[in-house]
Amino acid sequence: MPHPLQSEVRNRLLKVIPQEAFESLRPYLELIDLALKQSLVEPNVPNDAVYFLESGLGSVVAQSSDGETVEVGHVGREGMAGYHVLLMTPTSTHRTFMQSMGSAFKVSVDPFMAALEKHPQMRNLLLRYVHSCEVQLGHSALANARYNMHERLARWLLMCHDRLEGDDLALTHEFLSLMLGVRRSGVTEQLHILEGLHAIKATRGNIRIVDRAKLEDVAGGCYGAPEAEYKRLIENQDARSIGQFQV
Amino acid sequence: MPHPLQSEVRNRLLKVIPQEAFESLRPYLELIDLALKQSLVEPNVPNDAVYFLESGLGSVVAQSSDGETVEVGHVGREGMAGYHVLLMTPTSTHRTFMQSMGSAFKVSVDPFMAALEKHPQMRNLLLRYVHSCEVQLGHSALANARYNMHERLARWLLMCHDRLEGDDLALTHEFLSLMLGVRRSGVTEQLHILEGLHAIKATRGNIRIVDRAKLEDVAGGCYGAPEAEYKRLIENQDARSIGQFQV
DNA sequence: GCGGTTCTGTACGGTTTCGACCGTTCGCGG
DNA sequence: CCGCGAACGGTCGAAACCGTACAGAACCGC
Repeated sequence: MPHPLQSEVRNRLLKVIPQEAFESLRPYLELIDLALKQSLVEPNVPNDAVYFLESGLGSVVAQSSDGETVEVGHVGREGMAGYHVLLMTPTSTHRTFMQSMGSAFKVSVDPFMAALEKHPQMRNLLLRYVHSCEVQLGHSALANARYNMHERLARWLLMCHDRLEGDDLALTHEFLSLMLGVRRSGVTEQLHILEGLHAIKATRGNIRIVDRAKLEDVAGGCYGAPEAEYKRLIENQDARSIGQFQV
Repeated sequence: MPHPLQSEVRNRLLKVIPQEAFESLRPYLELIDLALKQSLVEPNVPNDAVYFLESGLGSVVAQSSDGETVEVGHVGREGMAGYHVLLMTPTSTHRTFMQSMGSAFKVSVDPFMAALEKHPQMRNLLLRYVHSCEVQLGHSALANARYNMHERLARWLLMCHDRLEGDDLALTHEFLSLMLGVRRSGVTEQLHILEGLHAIKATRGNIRIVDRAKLEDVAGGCYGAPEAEYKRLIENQDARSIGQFQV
């Protein structure tokens, strides 16, 4: 699928951009596989392409000068990786890598920037996506400051579940602990509790979401705000109003 | 100063935008006083203006549906409040209010958006500012996840100090605890420790920064990355390269 | 089916931070 | 100069979480 039709793509951003914008991007859309742990954006390295995910899941990670890291954002097929080029910088301090393998339409930066220039409606829509990512970042900060591990864990599982097909998440406790910035065996304990509630079913290297409603219950106010903002700004758009400045 | 000259403004963003962009904004710049606790952006309420701070300090706060809050960003005269309109949404979920009184050039949204349209270089520069705010948000999340209270407190004091003139910060322990999302008496204890190091001098309702280097020492890797990104993207700009997409 | 590797379960002691208090001190308005 | 509300200093037990360690279980390649 080197030159996909807009109706064939699954990425939600590509799906909602105006048709003529999609057409001008189309010759540059290159469908590629993304391996587990593959890096899409390296910190402080100019990236030569942006990625509209079709499947799989990416993590955005912040890193401090003394080596501490934590995940601050998720990217699935609702979004794109490398959006900092929309903010006119070829580099970011955040790393983006594949947490769960998948595929994406890769677009080189040059034609991408040219298409933005040519299609303000697309540009504006993508900027709105950037805003929803801002909200996500803010709520990651809030979650880390004010919620306990089990609430953050539930939030994290929900965010994965939102972005992947099926109810199985291929994750190890170790990986989860890195993402949440907590101790590995703490994750093990909390997963047992969630399993006790019959919200999830954990096996080696896998977590199955059994009862999403229960997870949302556990997460409480920790989950939801960025998702609502995404819906408001991206999904609740009819053809006329795409990329307009409006409520 | 209803129609200031560019050389007279102190806001760093207004200072570095191209002259012709400034001129087109100039008739709409209204210098206003900002009272303590005055709100500049209410969550989920369209704001009718953006604010280029000339003095004072604003806080950006994230709030969850069950009422938990924490500060996720700072705005001083290096920045602007209400930048989400650049991302094509008239509302944000974050609140912005004055933590320390001051003044700002207020610009109504309509002429502001028109000026953006007309002056892509200004738009691009401001988008780069948005990126530096993203980094700030990410590092707030990182700080809350991976650093202890004393490191976060030092970071917070440094960020205030960066944005205000003089070495005195008019803050109560109670306010600090709200911003950091910790217990009030915990702040008291940590301030005593910082005072023991002769890094600060605390009096009722006031904290004086005595030894900035010591504070940076305490903050460690918790502080610095967003500030470096701001310098890279906003300050290290010569007249030719303003708003260009480059390293 | 064997050996190595990765992942998970569990334990222990220690640190950080919390929540809820209460008493003291400060400084302003009357 | 007195009274009162706001701000500060400090305490107690409890909860959350950490670092470290180790053993068993599941999986992988050969």
